[in-house]
Amino acid sequence: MTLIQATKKSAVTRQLILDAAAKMLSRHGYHGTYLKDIAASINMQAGSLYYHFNSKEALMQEVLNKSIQLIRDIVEEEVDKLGHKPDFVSLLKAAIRGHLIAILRHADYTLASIRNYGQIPKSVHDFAQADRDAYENFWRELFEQAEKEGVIRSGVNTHLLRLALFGSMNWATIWYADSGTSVEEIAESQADLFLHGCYKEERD
Amino acid sequence: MTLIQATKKSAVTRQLILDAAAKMLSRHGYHGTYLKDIAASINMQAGSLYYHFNSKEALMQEVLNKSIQLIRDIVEEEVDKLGHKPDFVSLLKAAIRGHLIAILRHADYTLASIRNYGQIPKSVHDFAQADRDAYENFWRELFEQAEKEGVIRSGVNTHLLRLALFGSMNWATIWYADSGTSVEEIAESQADLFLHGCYKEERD
DNA sequence: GTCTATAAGGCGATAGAC
DNA sequence: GTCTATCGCCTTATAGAC
Repeated sequence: MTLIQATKKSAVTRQLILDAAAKMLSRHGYHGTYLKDIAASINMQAGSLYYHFNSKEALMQEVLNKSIQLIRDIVEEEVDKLGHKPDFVSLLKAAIRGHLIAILRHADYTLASIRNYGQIPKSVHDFAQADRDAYENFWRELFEQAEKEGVIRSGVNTHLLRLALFGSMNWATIWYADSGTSVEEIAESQADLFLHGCYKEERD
Repeated sequence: MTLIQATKKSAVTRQLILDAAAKMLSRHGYHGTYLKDIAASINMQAGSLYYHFNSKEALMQEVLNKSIQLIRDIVEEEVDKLGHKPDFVSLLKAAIRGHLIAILRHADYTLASIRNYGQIPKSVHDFAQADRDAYENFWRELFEQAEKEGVIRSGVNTHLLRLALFGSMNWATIWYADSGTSVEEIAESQADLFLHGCYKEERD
């Protein structure tokens, strides 16, 4: 067996462990996730994990890190499809679609992150904080730009708007699997709601 | 010491334990919450908790149960203030305000419930399922009634609307404490957003 | 009602064989 | 790379003193 093959096998196993850890973490929480169970789900022994990771904390750190990176990559991809200088409505729709695709397609990672945020040792999620801040800034700037362009209704607090939208999107990880609704449908619906609301306006 | 006083003391201690448990549970999750720590936070020993509760599961069950009951009571209170046959906009605003007051004022209980839903032994949260269903029905009927009255914009899926609104509201438990925003302000903002959206419509 | 002491079991982590 | 074996620690829960 060559060195390259050996390295490859190690990398594959690493990913298997990360995926298994994300799944367990999303279902049972940090303290309810046992290395024995992670290992068992991929037919390994608990002790063997230590060949790939230095500690349980280090493993969790990588899961949370991958979680935020998956989201950023997919949102960027969706937004890039729009080309140069997209209008606000197109941009918002693409960003919402990207965020939802990311968190619902990789629900194990997202739920691992959401459910365990603040319940994992501080050092662990501090590690990914810079990435989270950068992603948050993308959304902040999206709405700031829209305000400058004058397409935001007066009286709307874009800070609270962003938090409300994040809540709607992220909450979908909780009910999506049982809903039978498609990601596209949810994205379309949420974009429409946050743009135009649910109320039939009386035009005067 | 009379019997009444003794009973009173027991009831007071029970509440102290429940509050302490909710706080620990919201911060560390079910498996990361240790009876020793709950007890220590109210200057007791772990073994003493068993005078008040039969097991850790029984204690958690009561916390989750109290969580949903707190919300239902406060929402009902806010809605009742409106009197007979309120219009949709007033009703929605009151319900949103009630829900937010409840989950933010009793954030320990709400976060304990949200963060641990699905990560606690099934038997524990099955116990409160009927209460949760009843509360969900209140919101379902609120939007169904609005549709019948014809005040919902055509094309809006009220099922997805309800889930989006729940997401926005419940997510606030995560950022509220650090935000410096008042509950009233958040309620006003979310009601306005879900009714009218953020986009400045071009009227033709 | 609360304490101390302890039983029974499970966890993360390490060492060394293979 | 993965296994087996094991150490030390900490958990829930119980028993009995006070």
